This record gives sequence, structure tokens and C-alpha cells, in this order.
Amino acid sequence: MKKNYHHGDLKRALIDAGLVELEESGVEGLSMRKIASRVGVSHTAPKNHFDGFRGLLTALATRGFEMQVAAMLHATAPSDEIPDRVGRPGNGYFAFALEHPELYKLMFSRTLTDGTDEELRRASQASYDILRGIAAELSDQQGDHRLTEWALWSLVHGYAILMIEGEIPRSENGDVIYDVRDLIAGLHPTRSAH
Amino acid sequence: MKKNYHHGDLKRALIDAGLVELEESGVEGLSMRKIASRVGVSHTAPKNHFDGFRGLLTALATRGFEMQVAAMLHATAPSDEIPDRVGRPGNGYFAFALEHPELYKLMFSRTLTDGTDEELRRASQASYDILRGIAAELSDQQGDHRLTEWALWSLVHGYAILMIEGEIPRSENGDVIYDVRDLIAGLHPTRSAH
DNA sequence: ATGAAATATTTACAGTGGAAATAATTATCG
DNA sequence: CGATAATTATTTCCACTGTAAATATTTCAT
Repeated sequence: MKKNYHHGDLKRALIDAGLVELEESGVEGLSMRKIASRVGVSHTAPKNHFDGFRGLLTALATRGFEMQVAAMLHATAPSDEIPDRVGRPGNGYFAFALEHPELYKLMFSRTLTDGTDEELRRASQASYDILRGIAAELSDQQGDHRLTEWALWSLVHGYAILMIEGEIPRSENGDVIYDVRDLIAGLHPTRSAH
Repeated sequence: MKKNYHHGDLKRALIDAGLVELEESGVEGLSMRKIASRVGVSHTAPKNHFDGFRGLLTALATRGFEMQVAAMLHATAPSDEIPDRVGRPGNGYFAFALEHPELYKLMFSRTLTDGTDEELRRASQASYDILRGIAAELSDQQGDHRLTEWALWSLVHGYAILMIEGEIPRSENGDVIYDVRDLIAGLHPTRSAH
């Protein structure tokens, strides 16, 4: 249907090249001209497919959320016990964030991306729905669901960002030292204020 | 000692102007030329006081941590009960982050700032020491102190960032809906996995 | 006062994203 | 098939960015 125009499928090619360039140079080192040059087109060619540079960044973030959803679903086994139904997709979340740190940061930057973009909203919503499911396992029909969701989200996102920025170190083999369930337990060591 | 050079105290003036410009235009809209122009000097004048644009951003982040420490200390009353010794500086932390969202984001961006800078390290360390104190109140001589610190830090930082980026809404009057202690409690509604 | 050091300006350069006009290719339809 | 329209890509230009080098100015030390 959309084959063999001038380039073929320039939009997808630009996003692919952008993802590579993003992890190599970071968000700051990213530029429209570099991406276009990598694909082999002029620096204004992307204008026909994206709404400016911000539009391209938004498309990259959208792709990121799709990848993240796949990573979380892939890490979940359907027949897991309850603690694993929390821990395994959580670890899939971290695995994605640590493998694509620059992309992950971009996904949560409403300064760089267009938060009103339809495709971005859909992709990020799909990701958040999975996280809601995890929170539901924790909340277990009791307590404020919204509070549990936000608390879990904050914990997971903060941990990922602080590790990406190097504030929290990893273990020697590169893995995370504590996983999601460790963190949750670490916030209630004694339950002193009952 | 350092008075009445050409400008007087250009370094401080540039940082002050940078803070204003930062909250007005965001990190992306920030530029060395704008800041210099705002102070009334040429755009290369800052080179004598900072190591490039990154050096100026690093100085801004340093100032940010100093302001954050002041905000946390100011919110703490020496004679508070234990739950308040956790909640009050935590709320001071949020108050600062939400009042200076762009600065807060800059402070945690190792891509934009120079993490090896001596003054930045000292300032950020001072801020983290306070957070360690809060974690110590939680941990209460039991459990893994490092785990509790990281978990609390992740929770607080993630919550601040997600609110700044608009992912988590605020209440109608602009305040946070849940405070730190709410979030901690929200992660253990039933303690189902004993 | 005179030379040295610190500070600020001027000028130039290689980048950036974006707009407008032009060219090339493909699709549509008679 | 042939002609027109729509899509796509290039060229050219502009304002803006950070940085470097040479120059000018001011302050400090002796």
C-alpha cells in the first residue's frame, strides 16, 4: 500500500535510525540532521512525516512505550503466584529502562514530547494499564486503589531514573541490587508507627 | 575582596539570572546568550567564570541543592514526634520540587550537569544526608539501612518527577493530594504476602 | 608608574531547527 | 495512454546556538 515511494518507508526508517542515534548520543546529542543524514535524506525530508523535531521525538517515545509493554508482557508468566505477578512484570519494567536509558528518559519528558499526541497517549496508556494491574495485586480489594497505583508508580519510576542517572549503583554483574518487592518491603522494616 | 571588577560579581549575577530564565523557559529554552544578555554582558563573558554552558548548568544545579537543603531544614521542627520527623522534611522536599520544577529536573540530570564537580557533589551530598536521616527514622535500627534509603529516595523522587511532568495530578488548590506518609502506607494496604 | 593578571568584547565558525520555493516522483482520473 | 494533481524530497536561506581565538579594557601587584 505504501511501498516504493521515493524512499519506501521513510517514517519507519527515521524512527529506527533515531532510536540508534538516541542511545548512542543521548537526547542532547540528538539532532534531526544527524538522523536524516543517517538514513540518507536531506534534513528537511522528515517534515512530511513528523510535526517538527518535537514530532519525531514524540514518535520515538511512542515506540518506546510499545517496546516497554512488550518487555513487561514477555516477563510475565500466566500461571505465576501472587508475589511473582508483582515482581516479574516489575523486573521487565526495569530491564527495559536499563537497556534503553535515554529512550526511557525521553518517554517521561513532557518538555520534549507532545503529550497531546494521540498515538503517544494510547501507547503510554497501555503501559500504565499493566502497572495498574500490578498495583491491583498489591491493593487486593482494600485501601485506596489510586493511592496504591501512584505510590507503586512513583517507587518504580524513581528507582529506574536514579539508577539510570547513576545515583543508585548496580551490582557487579550489572543487574539491579534490589528488585521491586525488596523496595516495597524496605519501606516497612518494623512498622513502628502503627 | 572580590568587589567592583568590571561587573562586580558577574558569577553570582549570571546564576541568579539563569534561575529566573530557567523557570521561565525551561531547560530546553535556556541559552547562554539569553542569560548573558539579561545581565547585560556579551555572550562570551561567562567563559571566565564557568567551564562552558555545562559549567553554568552545573552551578545552577548546585544552587538548587542548597535551596533544597534550606527548604527541608526550614520545614523541620526540632521537637517533632517521630511521624512528623519523616513527613515534614519530606513535604519540604516536595514544596521545593514543585516550586522550582525545571531546576529540580536539572539537578538530577547527569547528562546536562558535570557530576564530577566538587561544589555540586558537596551540595547534593548535603541534601542526601537529610534524606538519610529520614530513612533512619523509618528503618529504626532494624533492616537494611541502604535498602530503606534507596526505597524512600526512589519513592520521593519518582513522585516529585511524575507530578512535575503532569502524570500525577494535584488537588484543586494546587497542593499534593497525598504526602509522603500516605504513599508509604499505600504500598502496604493489607500486607497480604507475609 | 609599569608590567602582569584578570576580565570583557569582538569576530568568526560549525552546528541546530525551521520556512519557503523548487524539483522529482507517484497517484488519480478522463 | 496521457494529463493533471498530490505527495514527497531537495535546495536555499534565516535566526539562533555554543565555542574558540584575537583583541581590548580594567584591576592588581610590585
